Amino acid sequence: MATMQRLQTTGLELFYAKGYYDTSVDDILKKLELSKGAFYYHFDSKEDFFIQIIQNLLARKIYSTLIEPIEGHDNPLTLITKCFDDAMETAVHNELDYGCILSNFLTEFNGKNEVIMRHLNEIVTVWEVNLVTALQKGKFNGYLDRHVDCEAAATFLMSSYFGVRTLMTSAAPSAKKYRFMSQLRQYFKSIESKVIS
Amino acid sequence: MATMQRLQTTGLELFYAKGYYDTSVDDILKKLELSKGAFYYHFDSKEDFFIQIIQNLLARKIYSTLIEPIEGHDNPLTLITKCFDDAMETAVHNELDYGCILSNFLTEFNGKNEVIMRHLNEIVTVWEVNLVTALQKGKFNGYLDRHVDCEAAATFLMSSYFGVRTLMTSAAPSAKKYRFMSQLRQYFKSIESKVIS
DNA sequence: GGTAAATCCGACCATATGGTCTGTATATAG
DNA sequence: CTATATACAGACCATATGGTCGGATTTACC
Repeated sequence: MATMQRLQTTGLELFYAKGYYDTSVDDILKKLELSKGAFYYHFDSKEDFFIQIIQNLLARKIYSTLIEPIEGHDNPLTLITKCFDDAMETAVHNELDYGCILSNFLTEFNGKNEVIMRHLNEIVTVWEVNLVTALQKGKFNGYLDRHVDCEAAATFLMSSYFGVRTLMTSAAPSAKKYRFMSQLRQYFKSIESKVIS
Repeated sequence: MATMQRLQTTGLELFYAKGYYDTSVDDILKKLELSKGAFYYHFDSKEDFFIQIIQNLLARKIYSTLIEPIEGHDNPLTLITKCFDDAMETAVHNELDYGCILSNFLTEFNGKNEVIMRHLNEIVTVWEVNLVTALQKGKFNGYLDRHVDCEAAATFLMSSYFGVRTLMTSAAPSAKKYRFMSQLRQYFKSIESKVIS
């Protein structure tokens, strides 16, 4: 793999595990047995490096795990349930889970780096838009009750997912997942179509 | 106010705003016009300093905003609704909101500092226990449906609150709050007692 | 093979950080 | 009045960090 790719991949790994500010460029270079010269040949600065990681790796990761799985013409509540379940199951099986990567970075950069925040918020917006669209389509197709506020539901879903991923890192991730999913289904039952088919 | 108190208060402010690792001891001392001598006379290290802040300030803050308001014999769903509403309203009116302070620190220290994580998780546990207790009492008093899994509901509530506070920092906090609260009520309606009184 | 561009090395620099240590002013007690 | 503990000042230190720079090495191309 090309050096630039390796740097970004390892960079994301370490930034996710230790945070941006607590991960030095040297940490990344040491792990890859590369030198300062290699890094600053490919990237202007640590910030530039991270922004490229966001666009090249993080955005795709979020898309493939949280957005793409909910696209389709099936019941969005079913799709979202499976999507969250899968994402959380991956986290459970991960030896060292550090929570939702997007949520973590949002927390870390909030109020500290506006440029990076803009890039992160863009991903959040994409996720939100896709969730709202999926829910609206579901409403149109008769899966959701016609009184459901899709924007509100999307906000609620994003919130709960961000939060549970944070909570899962503390203790008993598997139990947390199970409990969360049971109440998510409870919530979904309350917004699904009331028409007896 | 005594120097030790001022250090802790200002320390928490800055740690909350900029994060623990991105806030230097000098930052705090500069803001208070104090010297290194003053700091290391009162505290053994930066870590010891932070742990004392957790116990003296953070724990009380969480207790007064998230735990104490839900104690009582009224409908816990009503109490929790008002509690979350108040907490989020405070955040909305706060010029610079950085999310839920407890959630932020959990994210920052996860996988990095086990000692601090233990202290933070203790606070989380206290919150969880109180939530579960309040819900169980509510079930006993006929406010909640008797099939409700109170542990699961507590996990769901904590998750959603952590998450929405993170989301609120990104954009349109007031709208996010409104949307979140509407769906929280929706969820609560689905777990409240079905008995027609 | 020669040349030039691309890629990488690693010494070096300015600055920042957590922490130490000596000194000093004030207060309190005998 | 003296002595001792408290409370703070600030110079100092070892280390770490982001970033620079001249040079070496490899690759691509004619």
